[in-house]
Amino acid sequence: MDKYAKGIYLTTGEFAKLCGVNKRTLFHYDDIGLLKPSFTDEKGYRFYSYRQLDVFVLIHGLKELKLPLKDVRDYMDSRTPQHMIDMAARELPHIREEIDKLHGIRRMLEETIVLAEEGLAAREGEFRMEHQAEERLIRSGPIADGDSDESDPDRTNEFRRFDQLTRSDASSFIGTMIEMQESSGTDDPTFFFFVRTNKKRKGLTTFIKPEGRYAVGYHFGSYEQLEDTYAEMLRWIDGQGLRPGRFGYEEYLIDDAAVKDEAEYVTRITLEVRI
Amino acid sequence: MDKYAKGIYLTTGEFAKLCGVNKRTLFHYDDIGLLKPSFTDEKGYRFYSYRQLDVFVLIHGLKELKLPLKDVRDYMDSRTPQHMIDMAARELPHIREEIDKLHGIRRMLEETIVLAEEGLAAREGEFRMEHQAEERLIRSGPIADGDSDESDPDRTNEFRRFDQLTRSDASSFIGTMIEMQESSGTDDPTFFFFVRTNKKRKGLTTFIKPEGRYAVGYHFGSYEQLEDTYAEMLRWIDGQGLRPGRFGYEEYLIDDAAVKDEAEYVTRITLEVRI
DNA sequence: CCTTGACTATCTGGTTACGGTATACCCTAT
DNA sequence: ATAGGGTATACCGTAACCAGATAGTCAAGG
Repeated sequence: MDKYAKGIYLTTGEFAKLCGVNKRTLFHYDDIGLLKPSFTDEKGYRFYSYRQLDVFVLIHGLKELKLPLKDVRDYMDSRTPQHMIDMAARELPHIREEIDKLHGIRRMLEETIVLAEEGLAAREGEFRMEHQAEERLIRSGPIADGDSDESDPDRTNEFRRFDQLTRSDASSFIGTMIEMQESSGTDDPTFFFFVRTNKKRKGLTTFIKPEGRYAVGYHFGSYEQLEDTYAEMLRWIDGQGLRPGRFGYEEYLIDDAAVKDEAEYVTRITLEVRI
Repeated sequence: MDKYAKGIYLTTGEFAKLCGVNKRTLFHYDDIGLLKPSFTDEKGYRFYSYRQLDVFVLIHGLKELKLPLKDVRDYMDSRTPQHMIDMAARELPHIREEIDKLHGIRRMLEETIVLAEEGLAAREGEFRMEHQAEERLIRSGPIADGDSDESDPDRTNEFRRFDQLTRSDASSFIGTMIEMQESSGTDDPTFFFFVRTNKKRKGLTTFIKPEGRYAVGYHFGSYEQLEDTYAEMLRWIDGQGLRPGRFGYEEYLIDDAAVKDEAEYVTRITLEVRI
C-alpha cells in the first residue's frame, strides 16, 4: 500500500492508542458497524485516519452519557448535520443530570466519613446538651410500629414520594424520627423516616426541625436495645431539671454498611428538650 | 410472619421501588452476596429493612464511580468503620475526574453544534478577512506527507503525547495546521494536527497562533480537492494586495461524524496573512 | 370457600460492551 | 533465516444485569 502513506493512516493498534482504548474495542465497533476504518487493505489490515478520532470522540462521549451503542449506530446510519445538531442538543441536558448525580455521590461519601468518625469517637453513656440550628427534613409517611394495628392505605404511595425525594436533591442517609406520646406510658409511638435537605420545597412531607436545645447521646449495639438508651437519656434529662420535647431523632452512624455485627452499631439519639 | 410487622420490612418489589431499581437487580445482589435482605422467611420471601436503603445507596454510588461490584463486595466482606472511611476517602477524588470528564463531553457537544452550524451556513467561494485573537494549540509532531520520504522515528511517541493532551484538558476535535513552503512551489508542505486549549501548559507541543489578520474560507467536498480551494484563496489574498503568511489551518466543520458522503464535507480554511 | 389478580420465587436464556486467548498470517530487522 | 513485534479471525468468557416461563403465595371480593 504505497499509495497510502504511513504517516497519514494508522493501524488498529496505533489508532486504539490514540483513542485511549483497547484494540478489541475498535474491532467491536467495526463488527457492529459503528466505526469502520477508513479503508481495509487486501490482507484485511485496517487503516484509520487521524480525522476519525473526531468520530471516535463523539461516540465515546455519547457512550459516557449512557447512550447505548445501538442508538449511536442508529444515529451514524442516518447522520446529517442537522441530526447531529439535534442529537447533541438533546444530549446536553443529560450532562447536568449526570453531574448532579456525582455531586450527590460526593455528598454521600463525605457524609459517610463524617458519620463514621463521629461513631468511632462516641463514648458510651456520655450525654450532652447541644444547641442546634434549624434543619429541613424530608419525611416519609408515618410507619406503623410492630405491635400496633397498622391500617395505612397509602403507605405505598408514600414510599414512592419518599423515593423521589431521596434521590433527587439533598441527602443520602436515612434517619428515624419518633413522635413520643406523653400521655400514656410506652404505648405505640409513631415514627417516620427522614432525610435531610437544604433545598426549600413545599409539601406535607417537608418537616422543619426547629432551632433549639437538644440532648444528644449514643446508643451502642443492636436496635433492639435502643429503648434502654432512650430511658437512660430521659432520666438524664430529668436530672438536668429539664423535660423531653415531642420529637426524637435517630441517626445511624455505624450500621450495616460499616460493620457486620449488630453489636457494633452506633446510633446517635437526639432529643428535643424543653424547660 | 406476624412477629415482623409489615410496616417495618419491605418485600423485594417495595424495596426495589424505594431504591429506584429493577427487582432483578436486588436478586442479583443477593445472588452475588452483595446485599442480602434482612431476613428471608420459610417460603423464601425476602424482607428488607428501611435501613438497608443506606447500604444500597452506598453500593449504588460506588457503582456509579465505576467500581466493580466485586470490589464493593470485597469491601462488604471485610467492612469495618475504618475501612469504610478509607474507602470513601479513596473514592472521593474519582468524582472530580468523572465531573471533569463530563465537562469535557459538554464542551465537545457544544463545539459540535457550533461547528456544524457554521458548516451549514457556509457559502462556497466566499472568502473574508478576519481579525482573530491569540489561540493556544496543542500540536502533534510533524506528519509526513504522502509522497515525501518519511523517516520519523519517534512518531509513535508523539502519538502518545498527543493522546494524553487530547483527552486531558481542553479541546475535542482535531484540526490540521500546514506550514507552507514559500521557497519552492508545491513541494511537500509539513503539517501537524492540533487541538485548541485554553490552559497554559509549557512544552514543545504547545503552539501559539498569534493574534492578527486571517483569511477565512470554506472548502466543500472531499479532502482530495482541498488544494484547489487553497489556490483560490491564495489568488484572492493576492487580489487584496496581501501576501499569505507561514501557516494555514484546516478545521473540519462537517465531516465523517456528520455525513456519510465525502462530497458533503465542509472544511474551514484559515490562512495567516501579511501586508 | 373459592376464585381472581397481584404479588413472590426460581430457572433458563438473552443482552450489551466488551476482554482474553489461541492460532495464523505478515513485516521488518539483524 | 529467524526472531520479535505487529495484524487478523474465531471462539469463548465476563459483568451486570433484563426478560420470560413456570409455579407458589397472599389478600380481597363474590
